[in-house]
Amino acid sequence: MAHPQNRPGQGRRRASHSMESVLTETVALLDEAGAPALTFRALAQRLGGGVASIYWYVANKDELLDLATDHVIGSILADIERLPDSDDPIDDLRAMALALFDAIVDRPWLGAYFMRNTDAQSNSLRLYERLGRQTLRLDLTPRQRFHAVSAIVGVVVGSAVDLGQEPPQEVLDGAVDRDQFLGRAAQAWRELDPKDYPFVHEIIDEFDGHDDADQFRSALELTLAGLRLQAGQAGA
Amino acid sequence: MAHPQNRPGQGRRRASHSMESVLTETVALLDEAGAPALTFRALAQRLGGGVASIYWYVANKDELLDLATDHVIGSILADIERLPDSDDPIDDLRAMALALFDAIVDRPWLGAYFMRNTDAQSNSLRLYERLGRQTLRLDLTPRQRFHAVSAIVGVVVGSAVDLGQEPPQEVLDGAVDRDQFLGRAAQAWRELDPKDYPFVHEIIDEFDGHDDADQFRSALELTLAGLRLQAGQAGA
DNA sequence: GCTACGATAGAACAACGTTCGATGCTGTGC
DNA sequence: GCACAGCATCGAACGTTGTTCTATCGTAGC
Repeated sequence: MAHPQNRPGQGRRRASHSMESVLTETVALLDEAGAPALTFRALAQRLGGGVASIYWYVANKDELLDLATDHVIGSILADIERLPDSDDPIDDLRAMALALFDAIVDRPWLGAYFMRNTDAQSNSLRLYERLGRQTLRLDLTPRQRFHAVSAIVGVVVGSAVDLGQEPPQEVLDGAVDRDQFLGRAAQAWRELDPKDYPFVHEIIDEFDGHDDADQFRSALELTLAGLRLQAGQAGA
Repeated sequence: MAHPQNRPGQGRRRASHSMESVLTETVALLDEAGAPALTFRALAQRLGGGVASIYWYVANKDELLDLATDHVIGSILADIERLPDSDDPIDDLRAMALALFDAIVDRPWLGAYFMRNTDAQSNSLRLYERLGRQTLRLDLTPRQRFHAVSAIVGVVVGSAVDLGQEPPQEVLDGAVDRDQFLGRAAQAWRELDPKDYPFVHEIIDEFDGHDDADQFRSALELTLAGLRLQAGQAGA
């Protein structure tokens, strides 16, 4: 697909890319500075080329994001395919979901684009297949299997969206870090009237200094417990 | 907060708005044509005023979206507060989650901005409180309560994100409707090798012509079943 | 009537995605 | 060796967006 082999040296004027390098630099840009930093001009500068050149590889920005997303999902998929099957398909589902979540923690921008377009994202489909295959080992109807995988993906996406929120400017500036920011929100909650907000006060200490991973694991555990019940399995 | 009472008549040149009218028209614009249609120029035209005037009411577009989101969540909250408490807190949680989901089906753009910023979105916090209050009726630790509400909100958001995806251009044009579009994707899946994609083939008929509401209800049911188990309740 | 200020608006700015047209590079047929 | 074709590149320009600047209008209080 991409003919021009990279010959970097010799102080050339014209840059020569490849689909691979475009996607690699796109992901690097997203990793380093988040989604708003991904502009065609910034990407072109990184690639040492012109803006319009990128359009030779992708039709538009949506496609660029789809391909970049699929690119990293490819490596996540490789990790997941490396996981060995255990006796318990639900344990395997948990392990896969956790691997997925960990990858999104490393790349918060993924949350927004994850599983957006299964046409351009063939690795997403492979991942979906891989998750679903575990449900084939459970005693369920096809419809239940379909819904089970949707539910698990939904839990991951639901948590990922939380993580993917662009933090306010003051956090990006480094003036305050994420914990301080959340702590400040917690403080505002504490000042609410306990009569009007009994639940908020009940959980305020849990919210303050909470761990996103714990939160995700708990949500996942509820879904998996429900699934285990549905499959008529007694317990682990 | 907003002094100028609307006196619409008399062929005036200068428009006079109010926070209320700005948010109402913002929501109307979002409802009619989705998030990409919301521009300051389009909004100003609807309001019969100038672009810069909007900046007297909101600091920037993010705040406009936060306030508009909170505005509609206010009416959702009113619906939810109207729901009577039953014997079973989990039944009540289900009813509230379903009401929430229905509202997002009507306004797919909500999914993207839902519960983004609890500072500017005071109704979101009230909604969160309302959900959590049901968990106070269950035998759980504060941490479990916190995670339970997060999980339920996560399921809603996870499903909402699916719904909130801007459909491809051909669907917006009306050339093909959403069912046809999904049916075409299903057809592509059918052509995959069943050896490589056993799960996809297992559930392809379920996917084709599936109902989003069913999908959401199933995911919610798994979480609620897990929660019931955790609370040590025998069953409904 | 004058003034202070709440509220409005047009014009301009910078940044973005995208398109256009021209230009360079490289392998192929003679 | 040379022209040609087409792949790949790039600078400049276009239209649209969020946002800011500055000037202006209208009304409440002296």
